[in-house]
Amino acid sequence: MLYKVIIADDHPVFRTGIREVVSNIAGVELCGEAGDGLEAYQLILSTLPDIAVLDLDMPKLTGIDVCEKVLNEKHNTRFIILTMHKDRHFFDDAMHKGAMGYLLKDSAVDELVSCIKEVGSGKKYVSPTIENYLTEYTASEHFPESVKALYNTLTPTEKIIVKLVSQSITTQEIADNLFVSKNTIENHRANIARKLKIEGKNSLLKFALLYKKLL
Amino acid sequence: MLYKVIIADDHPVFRTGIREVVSNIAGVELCGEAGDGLEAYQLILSTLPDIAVLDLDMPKLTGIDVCEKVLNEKHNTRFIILTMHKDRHFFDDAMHKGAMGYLLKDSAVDELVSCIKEVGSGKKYVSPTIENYLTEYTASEHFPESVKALYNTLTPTEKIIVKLVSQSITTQEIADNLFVSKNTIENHRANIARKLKIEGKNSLLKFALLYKKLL
DNA sequence: AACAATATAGTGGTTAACCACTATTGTCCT
DNA sequence: AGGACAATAGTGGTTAACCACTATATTGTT
Repeated sequence: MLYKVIIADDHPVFRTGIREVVSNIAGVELCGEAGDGLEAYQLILSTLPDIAVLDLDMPKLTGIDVCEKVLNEKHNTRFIILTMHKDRHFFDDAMHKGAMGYLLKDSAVDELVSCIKEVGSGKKYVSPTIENYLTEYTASEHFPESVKALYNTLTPTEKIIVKLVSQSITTQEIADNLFVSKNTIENHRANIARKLKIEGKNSLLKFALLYKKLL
Repeated sequence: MLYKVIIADDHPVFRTGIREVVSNIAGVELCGEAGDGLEAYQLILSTLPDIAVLDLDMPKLTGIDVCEKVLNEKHNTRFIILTMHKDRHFFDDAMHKGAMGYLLKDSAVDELVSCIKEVGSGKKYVSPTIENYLTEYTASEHFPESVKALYNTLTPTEKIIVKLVSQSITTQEIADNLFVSKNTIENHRANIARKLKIEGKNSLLKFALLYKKLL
């Protein structure tokens, strides 16, 4: 059994490290690399790997975003999330969105190898050291409950779009990257605006920038 | 000329990446690795390398601590500090303590190579992208010096306009409120954009929202 | 007197976002 | 089988922001 694996991390040197480790595992074929979340998403669609090893914090889309979106589309790729966050919130979020592996970035090389093998054979794998580091989730600061409630009525696709808007990515670019029509994204934007009860030019951009850190 | 280099990082996978990059540079001999600051210090004393590539955040001693301590003892090793910190304070501290190279962890592989070559030949090397990252980091909390300098080249009228833009007031509304023509405000906006070195649709809005609290 | 900076105002054009619709497909739930 | 929802895609139109110019009056400085 040969597993197709792709990796994604926005830190080139760290990605070199992952590449070195992954490509030396027997039974694994490294079939692609990405430097941000959108690239990773496209790479997964085009190569349909068995396993995707994704950094959590990447530009444009997080590893968890990518995981969620791909699994939503009923693909069979299994996800391993790498992160330096010792925050329980991220761990819970990743597992809830369907990740099969969760590793801290200071994990040993052997752990990454074990994780890929375990996840490859269909099992879940969580860094043994993670329990020690899990701390209370203290994040969601200035997200007013009312706004939060509205935001949570958005569908996964709509949330992705808000996120991309917050990174100054235009409707056309979003459309290109998600392989859908510009009209579709405009439709989503209109639905989002309606749900969030906002109106006027750039109102979605303003919302997205305002709550950027909390999305 | 063959440079002896040691590397130190507490993240095994990242260290694998550094090892891969460093050991493939012609004229460089990788002669040791360490996983924390104390190990790095001992390794430097025992191998007396030409260059030490040190992570800033390591257990026991930081990369800067090691740099300071070794240089205090009049050794000839030159130091390159790797970090994910986008905070000017760390950069200033490292340079003050005698580091010859300073690289962000999301630098390209080529940058690490250039850095080692430059530092090897006695020059200093600072990541060209570091200014951008300093700007990005300080966005929410502080007013980066570089941006502040640009902002202060604006005339009083221009500053007023930036402020009004940050409050979601349109060009037409600003014109009405200041009893001047819409064209005048558009002209001011163009001048502001030029002075702040920004371009593209909504870029002024984005700038204004980003620095809203500090204007 | 010459110059630079500032504020004013204009023309003419491009583009991205938004608005208001309609419409089809597929899934999930009852 | 029917209904709700989600995602897809389209047409046609409006508007705000931006871009690239030119131009004039005022003020302050060298």
